[in-house]
Formats: sequence, C-alpha cells, structure tokens
Amino acid sequence: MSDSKKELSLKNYLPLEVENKWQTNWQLLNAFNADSNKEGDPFCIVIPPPNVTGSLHMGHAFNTALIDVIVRFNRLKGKNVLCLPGTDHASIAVQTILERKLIKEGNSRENIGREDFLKRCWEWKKESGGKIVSQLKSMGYSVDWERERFTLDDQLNKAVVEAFILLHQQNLIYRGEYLVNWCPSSQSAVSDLEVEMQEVKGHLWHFKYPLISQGNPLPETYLEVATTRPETLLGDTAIAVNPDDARYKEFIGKKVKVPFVDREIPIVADTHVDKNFGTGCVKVTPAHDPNDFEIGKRHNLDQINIMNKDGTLNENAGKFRNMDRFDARKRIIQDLDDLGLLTKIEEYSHTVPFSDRGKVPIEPLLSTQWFLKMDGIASSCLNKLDDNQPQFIPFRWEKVYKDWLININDWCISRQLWWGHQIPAWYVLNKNETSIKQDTPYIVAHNEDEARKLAYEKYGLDINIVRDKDVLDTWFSSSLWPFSTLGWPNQLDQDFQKWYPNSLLVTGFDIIFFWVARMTMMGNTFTNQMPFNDVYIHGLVRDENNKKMSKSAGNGIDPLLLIDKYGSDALRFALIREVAGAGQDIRLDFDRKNKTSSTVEASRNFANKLWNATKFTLLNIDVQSGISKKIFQNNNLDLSDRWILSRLNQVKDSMTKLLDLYKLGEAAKLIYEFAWNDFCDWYVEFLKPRFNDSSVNNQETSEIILIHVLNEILIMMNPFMPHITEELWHALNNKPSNELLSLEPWPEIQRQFLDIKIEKSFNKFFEIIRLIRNLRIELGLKPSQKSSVYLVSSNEDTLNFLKLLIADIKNLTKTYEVVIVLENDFNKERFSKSFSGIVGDLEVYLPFEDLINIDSLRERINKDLEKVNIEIINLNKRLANKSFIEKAPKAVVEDCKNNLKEAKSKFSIINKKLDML
RNA sequence: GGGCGAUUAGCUCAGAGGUAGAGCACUACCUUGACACGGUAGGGGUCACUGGUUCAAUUCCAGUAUCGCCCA
Repeated sequence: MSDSKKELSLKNYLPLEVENKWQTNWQLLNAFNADSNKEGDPFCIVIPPPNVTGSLHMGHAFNTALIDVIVRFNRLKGKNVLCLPGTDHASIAVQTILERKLIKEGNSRENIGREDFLKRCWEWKKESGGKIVSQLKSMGYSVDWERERFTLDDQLNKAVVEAFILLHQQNLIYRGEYLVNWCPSSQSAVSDLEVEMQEVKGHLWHFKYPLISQGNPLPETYLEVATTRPETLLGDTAIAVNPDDARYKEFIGKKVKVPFVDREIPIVADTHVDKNFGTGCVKVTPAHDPNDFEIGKRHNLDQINIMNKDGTLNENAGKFRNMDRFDARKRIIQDLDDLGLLTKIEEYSHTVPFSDRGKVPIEPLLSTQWFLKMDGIASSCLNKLDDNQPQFIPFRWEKVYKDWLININDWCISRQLWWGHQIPAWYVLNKNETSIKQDTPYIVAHNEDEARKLAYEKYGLDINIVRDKDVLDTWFSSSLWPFSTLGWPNQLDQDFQKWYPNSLLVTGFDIIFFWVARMTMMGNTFTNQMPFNDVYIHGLVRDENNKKMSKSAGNGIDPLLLIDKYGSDALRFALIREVAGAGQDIRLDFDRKNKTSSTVEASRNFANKLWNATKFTLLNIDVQSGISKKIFQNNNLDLSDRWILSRLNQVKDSMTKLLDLYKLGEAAKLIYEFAWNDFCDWYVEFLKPRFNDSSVNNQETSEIILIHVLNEILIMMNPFMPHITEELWHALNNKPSNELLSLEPWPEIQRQFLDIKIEKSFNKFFEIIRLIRNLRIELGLKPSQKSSVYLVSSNEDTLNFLKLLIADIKNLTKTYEVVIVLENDFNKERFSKSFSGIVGDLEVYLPFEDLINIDSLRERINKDLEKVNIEIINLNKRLANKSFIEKAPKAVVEDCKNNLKEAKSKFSIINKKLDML
C-alpha cells in the first residue's frame, strides 16, 4: 500500500486543515499572479474594493465566492487571467469611526490637527486592511496579491489628480454656492445618493404671520402657513401663494413680518405652490430647502443661512442662536404659542432625508462646493447602452442603470473631510488676504509647485496660494478603479494594454448608481470605452428572517464563524448554490442560538462525500502505479461504464455552458447531483463487487474510469470548492505540491461517449432496482435477509439488457437469485401470492414462502391500481380530444398513445393479480 | 405617484408550454470494508387569485391581492 493511500484512508475530512494547507501553498507558489505576457485571451476582473472600515461581512463573502468561481473557471479554460484585489479608503466611514474614537478619548480631530489625524487614519488602514486581506485569503480567493491596490496609493492618487485636472480642463468641474445635503454628524456635504429617505411620524405645525402695512402690523390680519420644520422660519425670505388662489390674490405683493427676527418679507405668487396642501400658503426659506431655493431664484429672494455646520443655529437666528436645531424647534413652537401665533398641530407622516452614514436628518445647507457636470457624460454612456455596452446580467438591471442616467443631477464631489484625496486646487490670494471667498480665483494643478508657477504666471508674484482643504468624494476615486489599478493615466502600461477594458464586473445591485454608473461614466470619459464588457449584478445576503443584514440591527452573520465551523469551501458552495439566475437576494439559513447553518452544513456534508469517494478509490486502487495516467480501452467497457461516461460528458457539456452564461447556482446544483447521485450512489456501487472479485477481467478499465470520472468531477468542482478538490486531486494523482489542479485545463467533452439510449435504459434499470428494494421493505425483509426475484416481460430487448446486469441486480438488491423470464414461460398462478410490481413493460415478482400479510399485499396492489387508473383516465381524455390529435406535435401524441398502451396493460396485469389473491 | 421583483412541499428555494423537483425537516428500517457529515425506502403540493391565448397553462399574456426593494 502506498503512502498517500494510507495517509488519506486513515484521515477524516478536516476542512480547516486542508484549507490552510492550500492557502499557504498557493501563496508560496504565487499561484494566481498574472503575467501580461502569458498566452491566452485576456480575462480581467478587478474586485469591488472593500472599505477599510473593520472587517468583512457576509455580503463580501458572497461577492467573493461569485467572482472567484468565475475567475477560476476562466483560468481553467486557459485564459490569461488577472483578478486584482484591493481596498477602498472610504473617507466618510473611516473618518466617522476615528472621530468617535477621539471623542471617547475626550479629544477631537481639530484638536490634534490634520497631520496627526491622517497618521491615525493610516494606522487604522493598516490594521483594518490587513484584517480584510487575511479574510479574503481565508475564502481561498485566487487573486494576484502582488497587484493589490489601495485607493490612496500613490499611483491611484496620481490617477485621481489627473482625472480631476482633465475634467476641469474640459470645463466639467465647477465650484459654486448651492444647496447641498449637509450631514451635521460628519459635518460634510454628501451626495444625493448618500441620502436615505425615511418615513417619519412628525407634525405639521400651523402658525400665523402678521400682515403689515408700511411697517406696521395690520390688526387681526394674518397669513397662515403649515410646516414640518418651524425653526426654518428664522430664515424665511418670502411667503408664496398660488397666483390662481382666490383666497390670497389680494395679498400678493404685500408683506408679512417674521416673528422673532422682525423681518419684513414679501408675499409672492408662484405656480408651484399647491393650493390644496396645508393652508395653500407656503413659507419660503431659500437657504434651507431645495424647493424654496428654486422659488427664491425665480423671485430674486435673499438667502439667509441660519445654521452652523454642526446643526446649531447661527447669529441670524437671533435669540435662538447656538441652540441645536431640534431644541430650537421646540422653543420656537412654544414661543409661537405664547405669542398666540400657533394655530394648529397636526399629526403628520412625511419623509425625511437621513444621512446614510451619520444616521441623522440631513440639513439642506447653502455652501460652496465642487460639482461635476453630468449631463454630457451621462448621455454619452446612454448612447453606448444602445449597443449593450456594458451588458447587464441579468438584463433587467439595465433599466435601473439607464433611468438613473436619464434623470441625473450634477455630482457634488467635495467633502469637508480630511481622509481622502485632497482636491488639487489652490486659491490665489493677495499677500494680505487670508480668507477664501466664493469668487476667489483658483488654480488646478498636479502639485503645489506647479500651482504656484501657474499662479505667478497669471497673477504676478505678489500672491499666496492656499490649497483647498476639502477631499473628494470616495466614489470619485472608486470610479477610476478599473483603470487606475492598471496603470492609468499611463495608457502604455502593460497591464492597461493587456487587461483594459476589464472583462467583467461583479457587484451588488445596491451600488449600481454609486459605483457601476460612475465607473462607466469615468471610463468612457477618459478611455472612450466602457471599463468592462459585462456587469454581473447579484443580490444581497439576507439573514434567516429575510432581513437585510446590518451593523445597526446587529443581525449580521460572521462569515469567519461559518468558515471555522464548516470550512470556506462549504460556505462558498452554500452561497453559490442559493443563487438562482442572478440578481436575486439569497437567504442564509442560520440558527442564532447554536450558531449553525443547515445550508452550509449540507455543503460541508457534500465535501465530505467527495472526500470519502476519493478515500474509497484510494483504498481500492494503487495510485502510485501510475494508473491515473493510463487510458481505458473503449472496447472493454461494461454497460455501467458506458452509462457513467455518457452522463459525465453530458454534465461536462452542461457545466461549461452554464458557467459561460454565469448560471453559477445551476452549475453548482448540477455537479452536486452528478457527483452524489450518479457517481457515488450508483457508479461506485456498481464497482464494489468488481473490485472484490479478482476474476473480473476488466478490473483495470474500471479503475481507470473511476479515477477519470473522479478527476473530472474534481476539476469541475474546483471553482466552487478550490481547497478540497486540490487536496483530493493531489492524493488521487500522486502530484507534487507545486503542480496545481487550479491551473489544469478544463475538461473537454468527448462526444463519442454521449449515449442517450443507454442513459434511458439505465433510468429504467434504476426504477427496477428501487421497486425491488421497495418490495423487500414492504415484505418486511431485513437487509441481511436474501431473497430471489423474478423479472418477467414479453419484451425480449428488455430481458436481454437485464441479463447483462444480473450480477449488479443481485448486488444492489441483496438477492441471491435473479430469474429473467419471458412472460409466456412464466406461470403466474404459482406466484399469485408473491409481492409484485410493474415498471413499464416489466413485472417484478418477489416470491415468499410464508406470506403473512395478505391484506398489506392487497392494499399495495389496490394502490397501484388506483394510480394506473387515474393515469388511464387522463390519457384517454387527452386522446379523445380531436384538436389535440391534430395540433399537438406528433411525438407528444405518440408518447401519449404509448403511455396509454402501457398503462392499460399494467391495469390488466394488476387486475389479474387481484383476482388471483 | 413611477418602476422592479416575489408568491410552488412544514421551512428555504429551483424549475419548465406536454403526468410537479432539490436541500433541510419529518417517518420507518439499517453501524454493510468509502462516507451516520452516511445508506435504503416513504409521507407531504388545487404551483396566491381571476380572466385570456393555446389542442394543452403551474409555466405565456392581462388584471387583482399580499409582501419586499428602488426612484420621486
């Protein structure tokens, strides 16, 4: 017995041991490092870089599993594959985490300063990034770790600066004062996409503005408004009514006085005011509401900002100054009531914008920001979409992408944060100037020296330059990811030349706008082509209650926990198996109390099954003899050999097609069924007696086929379960550790083995076996009790086929005698009290001397009779239908007729049997 | 308000114009020389509802209901 045989046959399957071994080995061999000079069609995926905000969650595990299956499949197919890993700096998220830490320490970022704060950020990045990388490795991710990137790497920073400069040159970037979504928690502007609308049960407060005439209040004359944000009245600069509203026509052009701040504001007419909402009278706060901002522009109204950046009120708020916005709201309501101006409080449900990150209500705030003009960029992408660039899988997500591009707004790209890519713009100030104003000129440049040089040229030497403090939206750098990682802006970089555009992007539907669309827009702008050909969109992983997993809900399921318990092969397979088509959410079964998952466990069991099938092989075959390299003789095949080879090639064909079409879940299910049902349950059982009988002359052929089929199962399983398949392949083929299954060629289909007829025959054979087993159980035979069986038919072909399988029937059904007889030679009377059943044109009899339970026999026969009877009724109904005979395909009608014939003969046989009882 | 998806076995989900499938759970039997992380057999479904197309609809189309998501 060889060493590997002993070694494996003694051990049980320990996932972690196997997985650690191969992860280490792949790392040592740099197994998945890409080489732009290698042969093969280029295939490239850049992974969605996880945020360095801590550690990975199940969504990452899912994304990783999907990508790695596709990547490994394409590698096996012989493509020149690059799968590039990396991480994202995630400005706002990371900054939030670190600021919270500082606050806990009783400190603040302003206190320690930008430089120290960034130092802390980098330390955090090192820790979190390292954790993430090790987690990705523990999934068995086959990426090129030498090409790992981080969005703040020098090279990527260069790309961001270059992109900014190019966009600015094309007049696509502008700076201006607009109403932006202000997050008072992170104290930064955020983009429209980072705002989440939430239904909130609030109030609609009604209160009155006194009308004034020549500076004096008119007695008892008021205009009533309704608002959900009463505190904003401090910034009101008008009241608007609909010009067609008869109630207020006479007031247009007059003035009211704003309480507390004593400002006189005009009553204006604007068609956008809804007569039927509230009182039909709207207060207008241009500096704090997007709609009011528009009204303000139309009527040339002042914009009065009443808010500080932290959400407290500023000096324009008069006596409410320095109060928090929500405290101020309460006070103002109270004070309005005291003044007798509050008229009504209504319960009112409305949607409030919340900051995605800060989890606090967004404050629309007037501030100076940088914007990217989107309409031209977006419409160019829309044009490419007409040619399916990129191709969405599943196709329906294209509509989501498209609609967003059509309704696009300009992108606010500046963030009042420190962690990120600082905007490469320098303000030009006179020597004695210190503050930057809205109209302060600026220079956009690659670096400070260049900026200074350009500024001197343009404005003379008597100036200072000051860099803009803000950083760019994280998604700005992410939008360059497919090419900044490949060397862009150096378009001559070998990686860029070889692997751009990327073949495929795999990501969740939740970031189609954030990321996919921004990448296509930037890719198209800078490289004049889509950054990837295909976009595979997947869903979210939901928890056992179908809830979205989230940190705040605390319902996340830690992938590492499941990996520790079942292995990453099992987790990967479980996640992939759940995928139907693509884009659908999947639910991960999880028992929170015991921390177990039945779906992952089932996948681990499958891995164990494969392990043991290999163990069986090694127990029976001396693999060190070099047998795995031998080729079997086609003329020496048993029926079961021909059957498994046909099935194998059928499966290979389907697997290739399914994986090419990204139908990963279906592929996983197919290989699972083939390996477990066809191979383990049937073929291995066929082999057992052959291996135990030295007189069998084609034993070597069986051995070769066993190894062959198992090897091909292993390679087809490899993309899904890379570790265990690697381990088993090595054991089975006696391979040195520097040769890898992961780098072997994907198996080719051998069409000469496809044999539909034999597969059909075997399906019938399996039915017969099941029937015999079933009869044995109904008879009450113990597994150890042997019986004899009679197979009776008028169809000689059937009988001849079965004659070739007598030994297998004996073995599979624990019978000591199999008698195969022509119906005419069979004395049914003699067997009238036998247990029997029918498969197609074949009757099966299990004679038993002391038949005890005649009732159970009758019951069984009656049950059969009823089944057949229903079948006959249905078939008759169909065949009696003239239109069916005329219009249905001939084959269907023929099938129907045959089935009826079979059913009728079954019926009469069963009836006869009943008679004889 | 607009759009998208879901509704199939107790649970989680596949599926396909021609007699309903898997995994888990359940029942019975079995520690047999690969595997109890296993084997064998079994029970369990008006495929949400209403119409339409069709020889034939659980499958295609339209509408309804319920649930979920996205956009405004």
